[in-house]
Amino acid sequence: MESEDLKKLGLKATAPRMKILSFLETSKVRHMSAEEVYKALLEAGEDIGLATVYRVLTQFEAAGLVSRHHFEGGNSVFEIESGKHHDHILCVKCGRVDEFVDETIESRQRKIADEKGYAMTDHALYIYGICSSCQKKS
Amino acid sequence: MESEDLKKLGLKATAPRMKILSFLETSKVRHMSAEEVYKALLEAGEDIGLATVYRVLTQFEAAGLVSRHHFEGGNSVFEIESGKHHDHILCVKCGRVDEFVDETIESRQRKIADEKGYAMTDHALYIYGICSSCQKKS
DNA sequence: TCACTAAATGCGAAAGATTCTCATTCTTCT
DNA sequence: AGAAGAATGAGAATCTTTCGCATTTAGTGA
Ligand SMILES: [Mn+2]
Ligand SMILES: [Mn+2]
Ligand SMILES: [Zn+2]
Ligand SMILES: [Zn+2]
Repeated sequence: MESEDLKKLGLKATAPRMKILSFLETSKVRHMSAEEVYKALLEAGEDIGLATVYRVLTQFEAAGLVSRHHFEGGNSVFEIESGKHHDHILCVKCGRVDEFVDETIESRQRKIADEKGYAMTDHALYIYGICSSCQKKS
Repeated sequence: MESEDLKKLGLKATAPRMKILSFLETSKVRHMSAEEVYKALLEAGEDIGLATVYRVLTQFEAAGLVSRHHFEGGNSVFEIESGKHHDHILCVKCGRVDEFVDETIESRQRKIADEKGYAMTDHALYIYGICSSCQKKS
């Protein structure tokens, strides 16, 4: 019963929230815009408004259930929180997204924040390029 | 005569372009949104439309004269190209922006792209935190 | 210097993403 | 089951950026 999970976070276990959460947990695609989540739920026969999708994703973000990314291209992209921090490398041709962790980069970032006198709260690293399969095509 | 600079880039030396370019070159603030550039020019008595500011900044970006960043908060931020690649660390309280270069991070990024099979085209690294002066206030 | 042509500009309309408003519908608690 | 407050859905509103088009301007050659 995952409705308890939501309650622990101070969120009422409403149908839209449960549907969105379980959709994110089971989707094969990890990184999705609010619009994509909305459309996927529509096609699955769920009747949840776009505004609700935005609201719920924002609440989930505040609760630490999902994280939000600002990839190039304007709109926010969400993914269910895996617990492990990671950064992203994206294909500018096909939109493919891969994840990576690099402890050297992480510690360098902490060092830079320190040197500049900042108390670091967050960071975002996006590498853009052409993935191997798109390289073959061109 | 900087109008020659624009012509070399294949851009007609129009009044709006010259005004925007010299404003960017002389502004004490390095990182500005299109709206901010537009308003600053208005206050300086220049009569340039917002659409033109957007168009010109986009053209300057294509010509390599300015670079565009997507800091958190939705809108694009522009800065005049300094020639030296650098990344950014931003204060989430006051909006202050500092720049840095870290060759270790740069080479690690190239390595990651390589390992993942990507032909890297670009990358963006943003560190967010609270700057020293904002830390004192709270 | 003058005139021509293509390119650039300004304005308002339009588009895309996200948030807001508010009447209606649920959840939770008793 | 009933009450009170929170959440939802639909569309309006907002914000940023781009478009469309009539008008102006820069660049070129006579
Ligand atoms: Mn991810
Ligand atoms: Mn910069
Ligand atoms: Zn690709
Ligand atoms: Zn600050």
